[in-house]
Amino acid sequence: MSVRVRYAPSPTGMQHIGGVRTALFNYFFARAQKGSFILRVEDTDQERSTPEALQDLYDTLEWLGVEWDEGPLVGGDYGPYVQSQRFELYKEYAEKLVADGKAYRCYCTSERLDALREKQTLEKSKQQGYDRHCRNLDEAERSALEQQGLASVIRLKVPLEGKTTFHDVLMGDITRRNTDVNPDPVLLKSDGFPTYHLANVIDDHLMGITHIMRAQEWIPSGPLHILLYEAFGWEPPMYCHLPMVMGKDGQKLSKRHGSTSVRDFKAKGYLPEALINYVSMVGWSYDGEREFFTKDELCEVFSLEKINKAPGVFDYKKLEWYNGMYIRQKSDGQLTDMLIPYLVDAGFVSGNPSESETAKIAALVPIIKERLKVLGDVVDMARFLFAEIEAPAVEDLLPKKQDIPTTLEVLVRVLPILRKLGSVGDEVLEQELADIATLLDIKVNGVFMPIRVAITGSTVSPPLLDSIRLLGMDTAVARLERAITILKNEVA
RNA sequence: GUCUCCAUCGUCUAGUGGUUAGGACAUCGGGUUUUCAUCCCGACAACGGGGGUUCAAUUCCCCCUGGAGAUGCCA
Repeated sequence: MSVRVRYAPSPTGMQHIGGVRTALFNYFFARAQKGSFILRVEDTDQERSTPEALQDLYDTLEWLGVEWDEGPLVGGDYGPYVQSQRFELYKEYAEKLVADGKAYRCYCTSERLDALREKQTLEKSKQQGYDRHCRNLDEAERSALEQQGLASVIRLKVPLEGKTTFHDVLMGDITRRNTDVNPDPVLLKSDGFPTYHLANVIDDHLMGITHIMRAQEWIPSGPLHILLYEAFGWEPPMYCHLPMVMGKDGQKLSKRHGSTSVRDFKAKGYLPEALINYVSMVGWSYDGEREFFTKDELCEVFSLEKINKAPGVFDYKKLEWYNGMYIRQKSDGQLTDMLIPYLVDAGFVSGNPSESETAKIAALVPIIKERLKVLGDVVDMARFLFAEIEAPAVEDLLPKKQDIPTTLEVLVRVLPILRKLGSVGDEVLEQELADIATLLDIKVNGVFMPIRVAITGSTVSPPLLDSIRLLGMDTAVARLERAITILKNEVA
């Protein structure tokens, strides 16, 4: 039988690292097994589901290059793939369970349930959760409540004794006493929508899902799902619970750990290749040595056995490292195209860059390429080229252990030399600049640094002569003269 | 509280009943270099604790501890 797996997110927020990791593992597994990868939208929470979140799901998967074989937008033989469009289906199956005596109607109000829960926590009651109040209503009581027109939900009759076991590919057998399973969870809500448990089981069965790969946070509801399969008389699929992705503090990764939405990573200038590669190495590894994989390679070599059981901490630093590596793999032309939007955003170039602007950026790319961790870094690195810089402070112009008069003399001597830029080779200029250092008995850095600060406004910049060339001689000279004036005022 | 899962350097991980416990990121040194970055070289750094089983346990079993997750008309 061919493998069928699914990624089934609920569109209640932006796609985040954890979700994407689950999507990726399902996708890789499907491809490696020559099976099908199905996308299903679990929008049964009418309160929290939003069109924006749904769009973000599509955008994210598209950006990552993850294509689904069946699902919304592409269709398939088991549709519809959006749960809100399967509304009637769940109702029928829930009713069937009631008719079979496997489930029952519950008329308890949320007020009563809230009070109950509060009381239980307060009393530290051994019994936590629903008290099965409506489970044993007799016909008379039931019809009386119906007469009142009370809204009802449908709850599963969880067996009062026995144990339920499910098998996990990674974890082995996991067993829970039925008394420890949720006491009669809601299957069908009062608005007629199914809960996750119901919809998930029905759809996985109807869609012929063979393997369920989902985060470990679902382990506790594994037995409950088995109970549901049993109630319907269906064969459960294989389970494979994926280790969770944690923040630095060891807690489930969330917004307070920084950006977690894929959309944020994209905006900052992370490459999909890097994100895919890094995220895949959290909770999975090939052999512990090899660490660079393209998406296609992962589609080849991915296997369940290599998945780790322990949760992993998301390391932003390592992602950055991967990203830098992938940036450096790009050709200058590709990188130029990728960088332009950031410069446009910063207001450095026009929305539709002119030929000269594009040429300037193209010349900039090779000298900043190996300095970029994320594409967005280009903004700070290129600022001196596209924007006015503040007049540098005196102390910034002075290299370590170098006084004002010396530095002033350096800059004065430098000016005529730099004017020759372009008419003589860079090596010649570099030699002449170094000669100044020898002459004044200072370090070479004592010559280069003040020029750098005068021209770029920073002690950190791309190589000096390249920077000046890009800036243009007029601006460079003006900035140098301004620095000279600043120093002169100090001496006077 | 109860239930379930997990446990190798700071982090991601490889690994085996007998290994100098390997790699990567990070960190720290050094080299290249006009700064930064890249690149190269090097260093630091781990089997949570206690019992077993065994000639031998990081590896197999049990307990403890620690961490996480679940306990909703959210998924």
